[in-house]
Amino acid sequence: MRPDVPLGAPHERSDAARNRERLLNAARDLVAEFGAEALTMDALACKAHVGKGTVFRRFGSRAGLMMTLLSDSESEFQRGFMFGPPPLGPGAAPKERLIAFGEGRIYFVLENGELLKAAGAATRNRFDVPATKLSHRHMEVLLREAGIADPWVMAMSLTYALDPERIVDDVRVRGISPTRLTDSWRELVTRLLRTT
Amino acid sequence: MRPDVPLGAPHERSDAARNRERLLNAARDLVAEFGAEALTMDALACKAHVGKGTVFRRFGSRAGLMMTLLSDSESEFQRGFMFGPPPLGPGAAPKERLIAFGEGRIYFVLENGELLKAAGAATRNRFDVPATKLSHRHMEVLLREAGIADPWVMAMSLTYALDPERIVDDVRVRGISPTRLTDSWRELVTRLLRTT
DNA sequence: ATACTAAACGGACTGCGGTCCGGTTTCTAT
DNA sequence: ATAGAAACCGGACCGCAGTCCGTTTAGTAT
Repeated sequence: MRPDVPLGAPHERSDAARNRERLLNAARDLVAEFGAEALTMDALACKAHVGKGTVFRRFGSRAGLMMTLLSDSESEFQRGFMFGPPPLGPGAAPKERLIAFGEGRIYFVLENGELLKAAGAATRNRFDVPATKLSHRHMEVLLREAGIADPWVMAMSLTYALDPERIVDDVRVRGISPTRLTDSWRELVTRLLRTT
Repeated sequence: MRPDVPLGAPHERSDAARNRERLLNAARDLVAEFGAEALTMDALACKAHVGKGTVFRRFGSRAGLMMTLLSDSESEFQRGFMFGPPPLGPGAAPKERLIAFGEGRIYFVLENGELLKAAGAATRNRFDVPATKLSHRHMEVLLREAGIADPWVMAMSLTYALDPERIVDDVRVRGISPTRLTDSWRELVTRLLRTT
């Protein structure tokens, strides 16, 4: 019984479950219709026929809501670089994996850009978005394998170089093609990790 | 007379000048006392004995105010890399200049961090902060000289790698020493620009 | 001096994210 | 069935950035 409840979690009440369902459906509808940018917490509460307090108890903040909405596609992307086939997944050289990671990330961001921007914008440290932490750790490991002196800090530089806001604005505001972005990423990683 | 009025600018009215002075003084006081983070536009208007509309007509937005507050030290930094002595200024090799630029930027950000974060946070595209545009252009030129294939995009990657929020949080939240940041920046640029 | 006009003024107003707390509902133990 | 408690609910409320518009004021032309 009670699948995937963390263990002794005190059982989610039925009204809570019902409201969570309502909220997620309403949120997906609103995002589909007006875009993530335009989603307000009041409108969501109203559309889901639920009090505003309920929305915030459920998701904590606007950023939390966006992260919840993202979690499916995000976990899929994560599975890709953690368990999937090379060059993205394990089995290829660090350089190749890092290139593939950046390319995948760029396309992922361009598909879920609004959500990601909204998730990052509304939070203090975007670094405590759990998915960001995981990506950072992944890059850190690859950089260490490749002989970078301070892989943690370097991974942070690359994390910010792949910032959703940056990618989305490059493409949508400044008119850079996705191909140029991935090419430049490849150049960056290639030069960074080539052996003397 | 009337120095640095762009040319045929329609003469700033005396009450406008008086209020601008009041606002800047009040803003500096508030930032000094409570930090840039905590400065609200209402509090500023109140302390300067000025209506709220006046604040927004003067500075356009909270970000605009922060940029005004920054402009002095920012122009100084800009002079440094545009006209100052090498390796920051002209005369050194691109790689050296880029290293010096990043180091200078990191220390500049750590001194003016709150203001910079506040300026960037409140604006849509942080890229349309004029100072950011200039820095980007500077890096673009250096990268082109160094033979990078797509200097514009690469400069954008590096711009985000030097993001104020990133630098400030690395040091103040995640406990990374400034030295580690500058060392890692040096490693990044060195590897990026070393010739085959 | 006087009248005119364009600019500047200021504060009430809106919309948003987020908090708070008194009332209600669901589950559990008896 | 019943009582009690914990969890949940909802909407009034707050602080803040930014807008709007009727009023005031500084400069200018006569």
